[in-house]
Order: sequence, then C-alpha cells, then structure tokens
Amino acid sequence: MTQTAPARGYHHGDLPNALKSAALEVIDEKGLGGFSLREVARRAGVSHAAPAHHFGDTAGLLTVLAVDALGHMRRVMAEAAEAETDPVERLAAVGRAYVRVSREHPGHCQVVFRTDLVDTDDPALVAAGLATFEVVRGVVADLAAEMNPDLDIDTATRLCWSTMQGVVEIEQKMKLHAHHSGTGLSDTDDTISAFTRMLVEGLRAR
Amino acid sequence: MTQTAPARGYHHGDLPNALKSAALEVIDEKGLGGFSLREVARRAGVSHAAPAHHFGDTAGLLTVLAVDALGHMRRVMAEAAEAETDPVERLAAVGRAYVRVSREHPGHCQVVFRTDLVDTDDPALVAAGLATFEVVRGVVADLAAEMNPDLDIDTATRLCWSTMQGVVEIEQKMKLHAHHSGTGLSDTDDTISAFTRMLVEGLRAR
DNA sequence: GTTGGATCTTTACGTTGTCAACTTGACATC
DNA sequence: GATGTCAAGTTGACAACGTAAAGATCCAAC
Repeated sequence: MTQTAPARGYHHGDLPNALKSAALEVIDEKGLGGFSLREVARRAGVSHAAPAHHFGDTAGLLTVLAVDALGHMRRVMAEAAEAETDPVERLAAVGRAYVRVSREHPGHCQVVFRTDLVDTDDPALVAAGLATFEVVRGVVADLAAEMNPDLDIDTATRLCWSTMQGVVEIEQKMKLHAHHSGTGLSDTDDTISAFTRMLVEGLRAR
Repeated sequence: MTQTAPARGYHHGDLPNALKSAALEVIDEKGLGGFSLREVARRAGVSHAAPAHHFGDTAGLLTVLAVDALGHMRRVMAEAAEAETDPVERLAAVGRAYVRVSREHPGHCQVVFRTDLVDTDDPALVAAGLATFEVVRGVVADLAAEMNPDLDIDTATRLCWSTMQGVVEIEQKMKLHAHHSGTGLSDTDDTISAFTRMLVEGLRAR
C-alpha cells in the first residue's frame, strides 16, 4: 500500500492502483475464492461500487491483475535466465523461477488461467502472454543453437511452458505422494531439475 | 438425465445421482462460473437446500464430480493405451485422450484442479488421482522396459502427466498463436504427437 | 399404530455483483 | 467570479447466491 497521493477528500488521487494493491492483498490472504469487489473496496476505504467505476466489473479488475502477474513472471524468469550461462542450467533455472513464483503468489498466478474470470481477448493480456513466451523462447533458442540446430524452437518452447505449468498444477494441487514431506520446496526444485534433464536427454536411452 | 426412480412425491428415490447429473448439465452448459447449488436444485426439480442435505456444501458436490472426472479420464486413457502396441504411440495416444477429454468436458475436468472448490484431502479423490496416475505409469513403464531400463519411472510419469495437463492449460487457455485457425482439434493432436516425440527423443541432438 | 430417522421443504440471514441516480470536486471558458 | 462540463465516488436498490435452522413428510421397523 504505497500511497502516492494525499488520498483525502472525495477524490482519491490514484484509486485504480490502490484497488489493485488491495485486490492483491485479499487474494494473497484469502485466495481467489475469497476475492470480492466489495472486500477490495472496503480495504481501499471507498464505497462498494467504486471498483466497478474504474474496472467495469470483476473480470475487468482481474484481467489487469493477470497482466501484472504475467509481467512479474516474465521479469523473474528473465533474471533467472541471465544468472546462468550453461543453456541447460538456464532452462532449469527458468523453470524453477516459474514454479517458485507460482507458489509464492498462488492466487495471483492462477488468475492468468482462470478463463471464467478474465477477458482472454484483452489485448494487454494477449501481449503479456506473448512477451512471457518470448523469454522462454529465448532460452530454448540458445539451447538449440548449442545442442541441436534442427530443433523446432516454437514447439519446444510450448513444450517447456506446458511442462512448467503442468508441474504447478499436478505437483502442487494433487496429492499423489503417499508421504508428502516437509515444505516441498526443495522437492519441487529437484523435480524441475529432473524434468529438465529428461526433457533435454529424452526418455529413450542414448 | 436417466431417471432410475419414479421421482414422485416427497421422496425422490435417487436424488444424489440426479443432482450429479444436473450439476454436470449446468457445468457443461454454463461452465464452472455459472455453477450454483440453487441452479442444480432447480434442474433436479427440488428445493434449493436439497443438495446441501446430501453433499454438505458446494465443495462436497464438486468433490464427488472431481472423483468422477478422474475416473472417466482413467478409463478413456486406459482404452487409448490398449488400442496401441508400440510404446511410443501408446504414450502419444494416452496424451491425445487426456487432452481430448479435457476439451470435451472442460468444466468437469477443471474441477479436479480447483483446490478452492474441492476438498483435496477427500480419500476418494486422492484414491482416484492415484488410480489415474497408475495408468500413465503403466504406459511409461512399458516404454522404459523396451527403450530405457534405467529410466526413473515415477519421475517420468510425473513429467508426462505434468506435460499433458500443461498442454490443457497453455494451449487451450492462453492465446499465444497470432493466427488461431479452425477448430484447433487436429492442431492439438499434432501438438501432442510432436511433444511426445520430443519427450522420447529429447531436445538434445542425438 | 406409533415411534424414529432419513429425506426434503420452508424460512431466514448475510453476502455478493451490478445497475441507476445522485453528489462532489476540479477545471476550463466566458 | 459565475457557469458549464465531465470524471470520480457515493448511495440505494435488486436479484442471486450459500448455508443454517426449523418444520413437514414419508418409510420402515418394532
């Protein structure tokens, strides 16, 4: 809640951003299930109908949050990629970053894939998706340049992103392990590393 | 709506199943966003509070539907596996089946991963998840037996399921293609085939 | 035949999203 | 400085929702 404006009187100054912050607070605390426009308005200290004035409806606000989530993902993944030099380690690092962000802000990241809550045709959302795709694509392209010039980079990129998102869904939302031990953090990192190895080397014996 | 009972008078005969059918109808027509206990009750021709009597609350009913969805998935995947002999083609067929079911009944399949709507600790749900896992595991195990005895089968199985679910999320919920042509059905089948090839052969050149 | 329990209804309460009508504040123009 | 105009918020209302509690109805066993 970094209030950049006086926020006194009838006019708030920067209500849209205040509402976005409040919305993220709610989602972080109570998850997407506990999200409501009225609760957001309450936290921002405005009337219950104020959010609709700026974002139209629930989908309007959540779509903006989805764009932000994709942007955050993109930045974190780009940073993770820059920190590694070996192309395989880079892919693994990007995967770890993706899954880590998805776990640190579950609700916020889930919004991206909640097509029932979001305007999937929103240009900003589509652009944010493509921009994030480009980061993964860059990593895959570097990998291909060094290890396999014949690789279909677009397809491989989609495979990698699908796998990363699948990990978020399967490993974190389903209870497949009889003994789910500890925080599961290092477990997930190990999973990503193992998956990356298999993706690069293949399931077939060499 | 196969009504197995007279459904006359005060007692319905088999309300729980009727409610499940009605719920699937609603979800199929209006998606998970349009789902409500009251609408389900309306379709089943009972009072709005009747569902709660049998399923406790919303999560109770949806959890049962999630179990059914996993069971349906398991059966369809098992059939697809039996129809192929080559282990690689088998894996591809299972993947296609998974994605096809997920698209044919989007709402129903999404319930499985909606941890906010479902009781993830429900024993039947956990069991259904494990049973479905076993089907994929069997296919991966056969693949390993023929092509790579050293393969970590559990990890490879999780990789395959993660990828399949990731395809459902990424390819169907995000608009990454500048030109999204036609029905996208054959596109998705091609995607699965390409992904399977890459999974088996690896991203690295041989 | 009556008693008990399961099944379903009725009533009620609080919460939600969204719409329409209203008020307030700021700013530009005359 | 008065006036017009428009965006920004408020207020009030409405229908729909989930769920809890209490009442009605049927079946079955004794």
